[in-house]
Amino acid sequence: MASLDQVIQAGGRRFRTATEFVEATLKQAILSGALLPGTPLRQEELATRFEMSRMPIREALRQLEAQGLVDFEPHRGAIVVEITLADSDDNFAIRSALEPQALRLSLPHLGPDDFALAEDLIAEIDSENDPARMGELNRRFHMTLYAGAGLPRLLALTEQHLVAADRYLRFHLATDGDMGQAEHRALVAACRARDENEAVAVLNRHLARARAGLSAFFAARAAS
Amino acid sequence: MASLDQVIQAGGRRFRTATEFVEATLKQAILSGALLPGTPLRQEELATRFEMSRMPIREALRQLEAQGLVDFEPHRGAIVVEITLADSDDNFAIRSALEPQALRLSLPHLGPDDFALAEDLIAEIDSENDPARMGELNRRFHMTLYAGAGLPRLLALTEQHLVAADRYLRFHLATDGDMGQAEHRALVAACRARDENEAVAVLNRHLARARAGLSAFFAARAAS
DNA sequence: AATTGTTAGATTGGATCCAATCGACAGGCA
DNA sequence: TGCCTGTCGATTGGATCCAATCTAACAATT
Repeated sequence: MASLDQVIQAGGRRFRTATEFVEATLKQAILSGALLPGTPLRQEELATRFEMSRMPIREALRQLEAQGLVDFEPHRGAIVVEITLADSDDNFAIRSALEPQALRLSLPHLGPDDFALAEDLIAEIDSENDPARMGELNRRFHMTLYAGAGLPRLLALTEQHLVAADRYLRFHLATDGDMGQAEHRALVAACRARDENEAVAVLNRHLARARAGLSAFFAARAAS
Repeated sequence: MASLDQVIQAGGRRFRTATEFVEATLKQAILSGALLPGTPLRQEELATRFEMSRMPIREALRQLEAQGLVDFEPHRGAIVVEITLADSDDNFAIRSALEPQALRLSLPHLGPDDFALAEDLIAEIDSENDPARMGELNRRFHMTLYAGAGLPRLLALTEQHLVAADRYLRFHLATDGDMGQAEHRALVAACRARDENEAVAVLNRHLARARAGLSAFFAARAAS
């Protein structure tokens, strides 16, 4: 896994503990697809690769387990969680519950600056080709519209599941290429007009369309 | 904290690892109120109390942090998360997004046995006085109606936030005494009639009422 | 008197070591 | 042949030890 080494080197952030560093690095590696689903995460191997002992690795793996990114079986170790249609549906069910709620609570507190920022992000997505970057921009776009909700746990939970969706997005982009930019624009327009119901309707369509696209992808993969 | 020792002794479940045991025990202690908000969780103290080394304690605390039950600050340790009105609102915003979604997805797959079980649980709540037991029964009642959704992550997330709400429920019961049994019955009735919209409406009222009750409790506490 | 530097104790983060468990494979037995 | 069993290597779970960091109290300086 040469690509993991690159991820370890990258990332300008500073970390207060080794555990934080390992957690953030592994998280990015899993979400970016550098670590494929089903990959076993051997503690000893990661320890030598990160140049530290097994303990920070173990604590990081525990936290990733709680975030649903790795499966942990006692005495058998951790593996990157598989990607399945059932999992994708599960993720969409959660997002289509949380995101409309976040949007409704946020909309009254959003101002022109927020909408302008959202539109800048849409433009950035247009001029981007790297799937990982596109995923991050998409996430920031959505979170910009939800930020007004001001409820930290709701927002953290929403972002966590948006992040998890990045793993699927890669496959979606492989078949489709577009990630619903028209809907992104319609969403901002509805928000500007303070039309809450329309905004939520657009968001739901956006999610349903992405879900359908992934469903088709999994069907095609199963058939091959 | 004499009550913690009782919790440690209790619980008939078998655990495969020490970490699992510590996590489950501390979780129950926090949710039951045996460990009050703000209580520092010293690793060394817990280690001697559980009669094991600090390592399983640390891993358990990491997982509790990821579940939002403790705050972990580097080099400063863990404390039980505070209970605030903002936190309660946050929790309700999440539940009122997830639970209607779970109910909608579940309802088509529920049968008479499920409704009968739900009604048994309502009856059990009627004849129960212990707040901790009532919280558990309430949780099982709600989860019974959501179980048909069949999406493991959505259900786990829903249950996690129902569990978290137990911490608030204790205060609610202290002021109110009732936990919306009338709404529980109306909810099952609507489910039996396969009236999805009515069921969701009842559920939303149920959540809104509980939220209002807690809001009043916090207002009273702030005034005193 | 207020602020800053310093030092000691407490507490956590991380490394190393040992014990327990799992999986695979070889050999015995019906 | 097919199944059970026991041994061995790999890997994880847990214990113990040391290093790094924080808190608080006190001393020194302005």
